Amino acid sequence: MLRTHTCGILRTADVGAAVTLAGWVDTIRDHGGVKFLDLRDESGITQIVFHDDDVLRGVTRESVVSVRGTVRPRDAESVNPKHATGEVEVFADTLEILGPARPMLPFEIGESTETREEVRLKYRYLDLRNPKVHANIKLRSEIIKFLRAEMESLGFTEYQTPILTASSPEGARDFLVPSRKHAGKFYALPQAPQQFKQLLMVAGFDKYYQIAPCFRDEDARIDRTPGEFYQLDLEMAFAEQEDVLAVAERVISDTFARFGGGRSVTSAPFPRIAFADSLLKYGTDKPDLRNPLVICDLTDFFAGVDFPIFKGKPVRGIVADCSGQPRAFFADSEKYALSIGMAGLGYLTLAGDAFKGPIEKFLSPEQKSELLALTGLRDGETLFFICDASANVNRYAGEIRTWLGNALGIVDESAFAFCFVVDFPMYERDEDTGAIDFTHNPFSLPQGGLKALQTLDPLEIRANQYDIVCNGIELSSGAERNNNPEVMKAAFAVAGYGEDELESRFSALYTAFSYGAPPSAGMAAGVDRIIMLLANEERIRDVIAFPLNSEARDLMLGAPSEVTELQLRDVHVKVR
RNA sequence: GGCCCAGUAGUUCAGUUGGUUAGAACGCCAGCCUGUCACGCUGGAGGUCGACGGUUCGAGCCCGUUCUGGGUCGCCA
Repeated sequence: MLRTHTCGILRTADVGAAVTLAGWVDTIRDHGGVKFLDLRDESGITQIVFHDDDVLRGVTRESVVSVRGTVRPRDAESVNPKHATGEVEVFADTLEILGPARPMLPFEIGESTETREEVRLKYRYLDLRNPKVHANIKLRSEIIKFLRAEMESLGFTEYQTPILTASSPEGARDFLVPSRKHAGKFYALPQAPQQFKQLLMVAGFDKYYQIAPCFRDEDARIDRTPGEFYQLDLEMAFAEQEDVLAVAERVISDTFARFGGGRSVTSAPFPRIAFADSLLKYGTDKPDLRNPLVICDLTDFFAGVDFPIFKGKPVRGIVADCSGQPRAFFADSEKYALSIGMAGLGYLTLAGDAFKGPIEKFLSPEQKSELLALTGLRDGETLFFICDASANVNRYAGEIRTWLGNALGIVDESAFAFCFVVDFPMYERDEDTGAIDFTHNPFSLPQGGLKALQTLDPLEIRANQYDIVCNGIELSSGAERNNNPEVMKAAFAVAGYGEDELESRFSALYTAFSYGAPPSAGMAAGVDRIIMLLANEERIRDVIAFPLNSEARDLMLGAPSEVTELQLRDVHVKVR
């Protein structure tokens, strides 16, 4: 038998038992006449004692060994409270090396997270021995298991959809797979199972979900893996926005309560924030609600103030309690404003019933009391002014809000703050070409349906489309689907696509919808990001067993790699 | 594709104004040690300073090119 027990399980109740343990050599402490070996596996560490001088000769750290011996109690003063097995040790009879390790490791296992990522990823199997890194991957598995159980308990069924599929003209760059049997033709890896899940709805499957691999050939970010990632993808027939949000609230809050390590979780119902309100109040469509600061609109107010710098431009205000801050705080805030491209950062402080600040002299007494009413500014608080072109003002206000929240230390780091951002615009204007195009998903249902498409300014049309945001990170997005071919035609027409184009680009879906499609709604949540938040990691690669690096390379296996001339000929590909 | 940052021992880093033989810690090797638990002590090995080119009497250090890695903008319906 290779082992009778794992390395984390022996207790005083086992004293006297003859045991065989197997695992990795964590450390060896050689005291001459007595030697200690910490044996490690996934379950923990057990101390092994040797009195024989020769048994450990040639045994290196991180080798895999099997040890036979007897469980002994430890003296009170030699108990090690750091390990669950610390009250006992194994007095060894024999040791067998099952898998020797080279004497020089590329890095210390326990310090692998301090090692540069290039080396970690090249020897990822060693990095993953680090209990901290190991725990993240185990946590990932636990979370995914939990998500599946939640979805099943809500009546959803998991279905697989193809990995080799057709290239889609919309969205991100596709990963292409050349066909051997069809010269010059290519499969694509799915960017998302979007079309398939809607086709499952047409096929009468009522509640679909999938822990779905998605592939997009786009560049990495610290919270975005290049190449591939997983989504908790779901779709419900005969469902509207609120039905999906109810499922999301349930699954997300259960998951974060279960794995959040005691951090507070927004209780359902999560706040619903309209896209336009979010831009105004938080300066972004991904608001971090841990930050209590809120932006207000002072554009109309300053239209009536004889202050040339703000006159006729959009102005935002943020009230923050900066009392007790040193003078350098305000200098730093201005420095930050300049560093992000703002022309400056004005502010007024209310002291008693007097305003202090350079803008004060431009305000009449009536305007001052109007400003108090508008902003809720109270004694001792400071009102910051953000003014810029309309293309920038919200973003700048959002960045100042974030800076103030962090600098004042008023962001609740122990919270998971959720909200739904709803009412996304259906269309946007391309800054370069001036053309109208879909903001997000072309299959979303426009609010107001056909009539809105025919009568409203396209930029005014909103979609029943929604995001889940947690701590300023977009966790998922979803929408009510447009299941009506006539409305679909009209929606594509607004973006300048003719019926022929719709039919050629999304032929299957368009045709399927003409054979009886139920109304449906769904969403897709980023599994890797959920795990990243719950594991309290800043980098998404820390919650993936074998991630590609930021340049989309696999440093361990060497992907992408060159292939043989024969392989290329098989798939009819010629490399330039 | 643009921009920013980094690259010195196996690892993490220091290296002054350009000046003798490039250092430290951990790891590794050898020796000593019967109760440690990140054991301790003594000694030792280990370097194409990412690469190429340039400036200079002299380059780890200055300049140029390039490679690798990290971040970011673009991109991510």
